[in-house]
Amino acid sequence: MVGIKDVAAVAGVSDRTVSRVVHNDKRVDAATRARVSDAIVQLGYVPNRGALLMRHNRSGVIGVMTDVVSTTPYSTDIIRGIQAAIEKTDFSILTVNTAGHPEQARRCWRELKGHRVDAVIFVTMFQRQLAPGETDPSVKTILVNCHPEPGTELPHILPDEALGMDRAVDAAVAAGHRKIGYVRLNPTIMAADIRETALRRALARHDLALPAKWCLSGAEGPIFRDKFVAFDTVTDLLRQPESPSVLFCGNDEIALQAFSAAAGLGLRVPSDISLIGFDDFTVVTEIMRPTLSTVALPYFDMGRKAVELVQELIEGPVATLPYLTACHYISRESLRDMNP
Amino acid sequence: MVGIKDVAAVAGVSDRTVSRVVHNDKRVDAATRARVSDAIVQLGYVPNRGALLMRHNRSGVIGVMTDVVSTTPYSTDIIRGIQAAIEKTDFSILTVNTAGHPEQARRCWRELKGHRVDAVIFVTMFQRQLAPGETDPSVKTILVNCHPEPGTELPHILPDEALGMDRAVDAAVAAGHRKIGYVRLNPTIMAADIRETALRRALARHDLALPAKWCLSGAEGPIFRDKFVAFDTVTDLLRQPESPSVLFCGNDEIALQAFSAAAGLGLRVPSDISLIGFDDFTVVTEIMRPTLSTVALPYFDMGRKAVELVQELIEGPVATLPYLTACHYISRESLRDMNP
DNA sequence: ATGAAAGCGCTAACAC
DNA sequence: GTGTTAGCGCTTTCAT
Repeated sequence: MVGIKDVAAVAGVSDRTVSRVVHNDKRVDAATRARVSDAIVQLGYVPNRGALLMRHNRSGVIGVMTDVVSTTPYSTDIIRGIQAAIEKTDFSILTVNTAGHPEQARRCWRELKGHRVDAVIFVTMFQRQLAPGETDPSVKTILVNCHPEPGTELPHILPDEALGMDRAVDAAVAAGHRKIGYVRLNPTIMAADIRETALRRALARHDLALPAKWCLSGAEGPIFRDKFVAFDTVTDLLRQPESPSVLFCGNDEIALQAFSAAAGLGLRVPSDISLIGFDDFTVVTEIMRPTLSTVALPYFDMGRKAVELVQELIEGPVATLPYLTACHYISRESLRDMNP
Repeated sequence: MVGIKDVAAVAGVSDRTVSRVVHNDKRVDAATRARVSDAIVQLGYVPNRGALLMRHNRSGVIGVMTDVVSTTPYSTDIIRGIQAAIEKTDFSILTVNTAGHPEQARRCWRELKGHRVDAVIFVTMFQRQLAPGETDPSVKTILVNCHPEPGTELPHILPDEALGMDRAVDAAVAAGHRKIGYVRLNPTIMAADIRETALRRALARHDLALPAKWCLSGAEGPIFRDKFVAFDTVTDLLRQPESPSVLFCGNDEIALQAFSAAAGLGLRVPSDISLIGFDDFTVVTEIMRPTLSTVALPYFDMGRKAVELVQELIEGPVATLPYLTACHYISRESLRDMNP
């Protein structure tokens, strides 16, 4: 690899002068600067970050640590948001994966520390609380989609799912719906509780309730080996003499199964039954017909926010708050307007 | 950050001895080794990769360059495959994104060179040929999902889509299907041509043909702003007095639209019409009911293969071939067995 | 405006 | 079995 001395030799100056040109130091003659710049371009010189790291103890690298290489591409938009934002900075991204194993997590921290990352963005697939030892107190860290481990304070970025649910319920009620059902997420994941509670609160605000018989299971089983049962439970429900006019679904996959269940019975969405999803997984929501009204998880924004916070954190301390990111209701075709 | 000298001081030895312990050099007394190891753990010492890079001109970092931060998570499994494989090595991954812009691509190469990456894995979202200047001849590179730019030879990893199509057609014919239709991909993407040609060849092998009236458009418009029209075209087709018994779809999204079209007409899959997708986008294929029979793109395997090749490439030259990765037909519920 | 020397963290080569 | 010296690519400090 070509180094600063090669450039210096070609330009006929000292290495120090090349360094000055590279860093736009004013105190260098215009003619010299031109000669050096030419040499840099000609040789394709790029400063060695390893050497820079040794000089000023800043690597210019941010570690991105994820917990699971999941088989489903749920929260990859967080990564996309991070990448999109990082491109506008001078930082680079080193990605590591804990695979959910504490031991692997320790290896990851070692790897990141070896590269002397300036800070770490820790991203989890599903919203959850971190276990002791998952983070490293010696490294500046921003959490995304998760809560700090007990006894620890760390800035963390979360989706405001309750807000999103409020908006979805408002939309359904405004469209004239009063008979409301829900197809739950797998209870083993944290979002299951968050969303169901949010739905009940939002309904209560409109003096509406969720009848037990219209609150169905959508997915079951151990995490990552869970089975979707929404097709079966919704099929049963839709065979009853009386059923809800709209079905809120724990996520878009459950909504797709609900749609399949309706189709299997020869029913139409939304004329026979309305559907509202959650997540805004666009490969489902924008492609199925009718398109699916849903609550979008602001993953991309959360990734961007993480980059913003991480830069502040590198400069100095940052408040160790939960930073809530708004969830928006996306109105599409699967919610019928019941108003006359 | 704690350095090798801090460890040496605590252990009461020279820095060189610490280095020997870190690298498992045999020529060090057991007692000394124990003392040094203790000091390392106690201080949480991790060797500085920047310093290592300067010593042996090997960064232990592999650059992963992608072209597009797409809004759809298509080929992210390639990245997952890369990550899963890299974890078993001593390499780290630095990710950069060209966003499809040649200028941004040049910035990315600079960034990777600055970190003195040992090699680069260049991944494209859609199969395509690279444009001049997208790669950098001074950096060892493996291509994934794309072909080298004209006049350049580079090892590249591709999915064997023709093989996958053969297998899908074999399955459909074995299930007794003779009336076969096709819903095309957006013709602006390379896979559109590859898949349609592969389908026609595979059918010809069984003395079957694809009637023009059963060959529909599935998506149209400029790339990344394309519109899916499969819902409309399939709806039209299914209203005809005679229609195919099975519809091959350019990808799983198109298949989801075909399913929606059938549902909209009150038809059942697969009893009224069979469907075969492409890609194996599991959020669709495993969730919709019936589950979708499809051809899986071996993205995960391709990522793994890339890591294997990149390691060989770092050691020495690698044949600049296209490395084809097999596509498998995934049999699920959407193909009806027509045999008596 | 430019250069020389010293040192960042680490190890190869050579002592002892 | 262990320590010393020198130098990797670069910048800081101090000359010139």
